[in-house]
Amino acid sequence: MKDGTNTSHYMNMFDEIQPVRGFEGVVMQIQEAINTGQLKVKDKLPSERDLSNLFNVSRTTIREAIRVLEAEKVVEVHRGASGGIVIVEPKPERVGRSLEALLRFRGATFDELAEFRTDFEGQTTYLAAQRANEEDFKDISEISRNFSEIVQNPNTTWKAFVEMDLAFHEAVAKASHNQIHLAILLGIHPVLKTSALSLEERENQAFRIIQAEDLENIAHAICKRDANLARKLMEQHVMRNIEKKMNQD
Amino acid sequence: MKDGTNTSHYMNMFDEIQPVRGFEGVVMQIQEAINTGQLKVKDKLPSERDLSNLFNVSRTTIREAIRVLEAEKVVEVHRGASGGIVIVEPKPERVGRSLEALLRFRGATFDELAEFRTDFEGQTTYLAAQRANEEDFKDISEISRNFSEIVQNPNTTWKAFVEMDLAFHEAVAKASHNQIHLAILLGIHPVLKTSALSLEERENQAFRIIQAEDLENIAHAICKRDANLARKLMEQHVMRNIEKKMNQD
DNA sequence: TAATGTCAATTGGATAGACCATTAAACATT
DNA sequence: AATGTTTAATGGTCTATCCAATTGACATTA
Repeated sequence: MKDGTNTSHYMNMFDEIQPVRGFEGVVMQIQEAINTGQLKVKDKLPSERDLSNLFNVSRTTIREAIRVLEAEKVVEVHRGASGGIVIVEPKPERVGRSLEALLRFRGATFDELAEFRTDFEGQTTYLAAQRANEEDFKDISEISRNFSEIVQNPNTTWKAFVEMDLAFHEAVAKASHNQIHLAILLGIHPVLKTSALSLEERENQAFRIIQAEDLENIAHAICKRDANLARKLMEQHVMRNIEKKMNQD
Repeated sequence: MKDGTNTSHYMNMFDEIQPVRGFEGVVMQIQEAINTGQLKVKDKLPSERDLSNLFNVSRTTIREAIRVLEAEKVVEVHRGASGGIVIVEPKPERVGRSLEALLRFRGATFDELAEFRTDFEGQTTYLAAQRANEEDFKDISEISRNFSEIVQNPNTTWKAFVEMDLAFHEAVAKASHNQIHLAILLGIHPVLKTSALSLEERENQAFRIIQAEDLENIAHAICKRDANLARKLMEQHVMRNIEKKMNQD
């Protein structure tokens, strides 16, 4: 409104024109077919060439539509004979990725993330202790054991140490049997990893051993189904990480 | 393993070959440039034709890459002269959209979301009570007052009621002065809103009055900086919402 | 007969080159 | 000063062709 013309009367009268591009039409129709149940998970779409005939658009347009659906994790694409385009079921990772982008952009500080994690992972662990099944126990125990082992080895890299730690947290989140908790954890992990790897490795064997003991104790509490203890131990474990970061600065 | 050949020994030895398609390479390079800060929000990418020269691929390939970035809400595309491809900032809605997909396909349930919220919003409120500044107090009190007022009016729509409630939660999250808490809350709000609006309005004045009292009490506890009380009240408030949802079903 | 090799058909991946549609800015007209 | 007109840049789409991966049918061989 550079010229000061007042057009505000028209605010609720007209809608902006939003030209629908060809591939968008295709995306919408396929999405709609999924939402109305005409297409179900694991169904295979016709080949790109057939789709271009069905929709009466070029293969280029179909391909752009498929790229969108693929990026939205609605379909998977397989090459070769009897390959094709298949409807897939939504995964928690999708939530995680968008959360990751949001955190990166908003420039969340390490402190904020740690603060959030302390309570969040405490609660996740609390739920895990109540709901973990045999398989969860097995996974958690195994990672904990491996962790203790690699910590003994002074040649273990900082990266391997960090990755094993994160794997433990993911196993616990999985054991919480709450997809939201798992999705959020997966979202913050890439950010944590970047942050943790930026720390100088300080050959601090003592620190590593304490961490290993932490995980062992947490694993034990979960297996004993002592939810309150598990929560408390996880909170302590996460806070110990924070202190390490603080000392570094 | 149709023929019964046991290949499980190789589980952790080899990685699957994942052929990187041309457009994926382009997507990754652009994403990387954004993550490392070489490209910032509002920056404009070269035109499709220029990009195809830069990456030494066809324009088709560039376009498929752009479709992916567009679907991921990383860029926006504008037609016409001085149009082009610009980097946009991640929006919380993106988290909400993927959450919605997760819920819609029963990968996650509303119960799981509610379970997460109870603890999460409790903790958010706890932090808010400790850190809210004068402006936060003002916002929270004002929304709480408005809420109580509109509740008195029997003509208030269910939609207005829901929106005011969500606004309160956002104000509290803002007062927590933790970006992570705020980002996650903003992410789940669209889902909550859709869910809440799908409930039949049942002219339940009593329910509305209880909700209004909840918010008043929470606001009061925050202003008094009684963090533990504030947390407890918010947990109760969130759980009351869950019960309403349950009764409905 | 069972493993292995070969070949053809199918399907997605990528290219080149052309043309259309939209848009903003420069320019011309009234 | 307001309004039309032209132009150039940029995304949107199409056609036609070839490459690459993958499967299944068939042939070969030990």
